[in-house]
Amino acid sequence: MEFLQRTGGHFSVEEIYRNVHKAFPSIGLTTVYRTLEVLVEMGLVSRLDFGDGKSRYELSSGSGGTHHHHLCCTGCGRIVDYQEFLEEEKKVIKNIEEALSRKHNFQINEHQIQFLGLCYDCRPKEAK
Amino acid sequence: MEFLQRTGGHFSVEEIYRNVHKAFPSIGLTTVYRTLEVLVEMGLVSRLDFGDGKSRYELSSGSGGTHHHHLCCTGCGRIVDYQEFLEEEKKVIKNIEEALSRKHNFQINEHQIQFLGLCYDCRPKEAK
DNA sequence: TTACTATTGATAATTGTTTTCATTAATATT
DNA sequence: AATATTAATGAAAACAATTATCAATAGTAA
Ligand SMILES: [Mn+2]
Ligand SMILES: [Mn+2]
Ligand SMILES: [Zn+2]
Ligand SMILES: [Zn+2]
Repeated sequence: MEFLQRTGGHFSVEEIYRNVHKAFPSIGLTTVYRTLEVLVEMGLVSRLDFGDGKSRYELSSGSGGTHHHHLCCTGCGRIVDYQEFLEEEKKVIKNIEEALSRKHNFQINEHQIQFLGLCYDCRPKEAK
Repeated sequence: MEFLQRTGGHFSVEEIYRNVHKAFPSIGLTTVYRTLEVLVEMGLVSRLDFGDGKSRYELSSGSGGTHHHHLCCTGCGRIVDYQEFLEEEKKVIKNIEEALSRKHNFQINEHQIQFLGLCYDCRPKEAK
């Protein structure tokens, strides 16, 4: 938790392990997996998937993180957090959640929104 | 493609393989992986991730599929497509895309929106 | 026909994650 | 304190989805 709080990033288990292990060399990879699982269950951490084959974790809004969405570069994997348009989004999302909830008899707990594209560096020259 | 068109569902590679292999027993799993990769590149098929550890594929809107978003049950994995509120969503999404694009210098190609929750069957009794 | 190239599928290798299990730490009970 | 009981831990093995390898085959050009 301290590592996620300090860095505020999106990290793979391996990355988290390496970092935590540096400070507490007795801690093993399995414990990192197990602990993350619990933290996600508790709602303190969010598991994310950006399509690179490994889960990533970040501080959830339930534990000091900001509620935000993601902009992902499919070229290099760069992730940009954004929350600027949340106000505008919020209303619509709320509406949709309620309507979907009613219509499909779902209890909606969470949503994930991500925009995929190419960052400036990854764009081909002629598209710049 | 024919299988995805006919069924309109979200299938894992294994599921697609089993089905295609029934009709064309000479086709191997590797070819299914390779072909899906190409189809995704071509924009005819979308790769989705619902967090169950395997990629799923569906017909993309670029090839006859409807543009829609997803409602996912974290209990049983059930997926509901919805598009009812796209009109309302569309405007906001368009705005956000433009603003993000400008601000972060991204070329946005795609977005994914999913709501996570529990379907009626998976909800605990007292929450019904 | 023949030479060359591209595609295929079986198999092996890789990789993120989960399971297993013996060891250790923590807690409860004498 | 001493002992029994239970829970937490990490190393190693097992697992599962995906990717790489490679010999065989199909397709194309000469
Ligand atoms: Mn984030
Ligand atoms: Mn769908
Ligand atoms: Zn990039
Ligand atoms: Zn369900």
